[in-house]
Amino acid sequence: MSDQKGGNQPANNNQGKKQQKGGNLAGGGGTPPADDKKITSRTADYSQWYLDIVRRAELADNSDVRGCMVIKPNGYAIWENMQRAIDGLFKATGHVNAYFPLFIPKSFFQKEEQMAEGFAKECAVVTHYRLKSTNGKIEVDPEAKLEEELIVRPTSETIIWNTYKGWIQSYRDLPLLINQWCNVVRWEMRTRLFLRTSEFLWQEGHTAHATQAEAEAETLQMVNVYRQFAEDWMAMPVLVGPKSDGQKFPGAIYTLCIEALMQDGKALQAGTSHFLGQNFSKAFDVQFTAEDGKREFPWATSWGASTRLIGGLIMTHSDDNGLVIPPRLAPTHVVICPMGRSDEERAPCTAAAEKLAAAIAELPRDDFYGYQPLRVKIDRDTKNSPGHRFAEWELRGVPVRVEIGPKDMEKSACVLARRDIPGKEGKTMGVPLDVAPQQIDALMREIQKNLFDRAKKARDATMRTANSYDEFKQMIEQPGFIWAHWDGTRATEDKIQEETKATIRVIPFDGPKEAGQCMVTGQPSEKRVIFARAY
RNA sequence: CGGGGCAUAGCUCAGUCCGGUAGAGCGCCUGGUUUGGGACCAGGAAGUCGUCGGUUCAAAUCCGGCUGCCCCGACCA
Repeated sequence: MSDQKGGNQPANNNQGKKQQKGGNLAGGGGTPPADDKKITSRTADYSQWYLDIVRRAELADNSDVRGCMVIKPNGYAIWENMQRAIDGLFKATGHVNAYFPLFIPKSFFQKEEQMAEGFAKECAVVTHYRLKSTNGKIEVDPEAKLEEELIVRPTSETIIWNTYKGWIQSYRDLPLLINQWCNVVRWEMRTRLFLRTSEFLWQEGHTAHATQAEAEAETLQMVNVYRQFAEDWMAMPVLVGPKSDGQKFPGAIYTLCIEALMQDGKALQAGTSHFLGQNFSKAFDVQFTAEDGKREFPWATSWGASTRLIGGLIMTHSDDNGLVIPPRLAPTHVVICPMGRSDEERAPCTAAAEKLAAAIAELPRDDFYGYQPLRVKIDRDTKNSPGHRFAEWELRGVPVRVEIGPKDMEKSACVLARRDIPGKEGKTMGVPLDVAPQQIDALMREIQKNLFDRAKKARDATMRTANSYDEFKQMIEQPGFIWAHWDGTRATEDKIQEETKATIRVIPFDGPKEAGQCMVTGQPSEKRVIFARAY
């Protein structure tokens, strides 16, 4: 569909009152981009580059609430596309959505000890339920103290297992395969837009099974769902496998994860799937009667992925010209820019743009597009120069831009520009208008694949093998993933983290089976694990 | 929670040392000229200088309290 509102153009719409100062310019000390039309380059300052993209592509703002972000329409549209894809994968594996309360009574929290400990330091707590106005000043009414404090959910295992107690009586009630889309709060000391905020959006799946084997199969299945989403939609290669005990979820027997590598060589945990054993069913005394009539505790899993994925998306593909979004997640697939020096020159270009937009919307809807029509916009800006408009659409990461100017009209042709190859190098001139829709369709698939291949190549190029701790210490100063032997103990992991700031990111399933000795203690090790510095 | 920095127009900042009519660039609005890689001219709108108090004839500026935000560190999806 072409956009309804004419004259719509990539302009800043900074409304609102006082945004906090110095947000993207590193407080007082930072250096603003030399040319404020351009964003900071990745080599100059990677985290400033990231902030510039988030701000200039209008994905999100810092809000006036500490640690919390405002996700703007451009950013939220990406999240909606992510949700649609992930939710589809959940449904295809038999899961259903439900919703559980935001507030969790403190006593629930206490029931599972490890989890309570794991999250204790970052919980928001509701203590009162009323305000009162004294001399025009609003204050908490001390009379309205809650008998039992409520925790704002950092994750929902406790409230959900408390609920499951009422839902599970018989083996016939199992498996219970439930997911919820919601917000959670983890009171973070330091936040970064999308990557770590005090409140974030996510989904959390919570399943209950009659047997351990079934629950473990579910845990594995769901991490593979995340892998599929990361690779096929986000075009983001990931390593898959268990976390070390030191890195697992509090309350889990083990945690499986997908682990991605960002362009700056830091790792990002992008999704986790936990095998919870009977920890929660026992904590909440959930039992069912098995086929043989015996009372048993069900086996649990939980799994989650959050708006952090948007940060991962940005840091996997984007470049110094701005955001790059893989076609399958792009809020806008194609933008068509009619040009011309005068209304007379422009009119036929605009008409051709409209016709092309309609033709693109008629392309077959297949799985690649989630069975939706392609999302097409017409840029009717007449005020800004073409160069300005092109740069602005590149900044926003639209995968394909079509340019139609007077010279093209003479040949009934257009120019296709692909975002994964920025600037003039990514342009194909003289594409006949009547075959443009098919070419655009092909280009979408090619861009999607190219982004994945490119990201995988970049990641693989960082992968190294360390054979001694000294070697490791040197290697870790360079970005990327490092394979190394580790004795499997928490103590060694902690020591390595303390001395090098690197953590065990994942013990990949498909890593080479190669016995050796721990690089620190010399104890035997079955296989190498992946170390990196992480977000 | 420690260490540092900052708070003046929508954004980025100057002005603060040395008190005296509130500034610039970008953006925005209007008109005109433009338009194939971030155009130009002219005009215009826009700020209780974070907040409370003190000093002073006079405070963005000096002094004190408070608040908020950013960066670095510890902690973390």
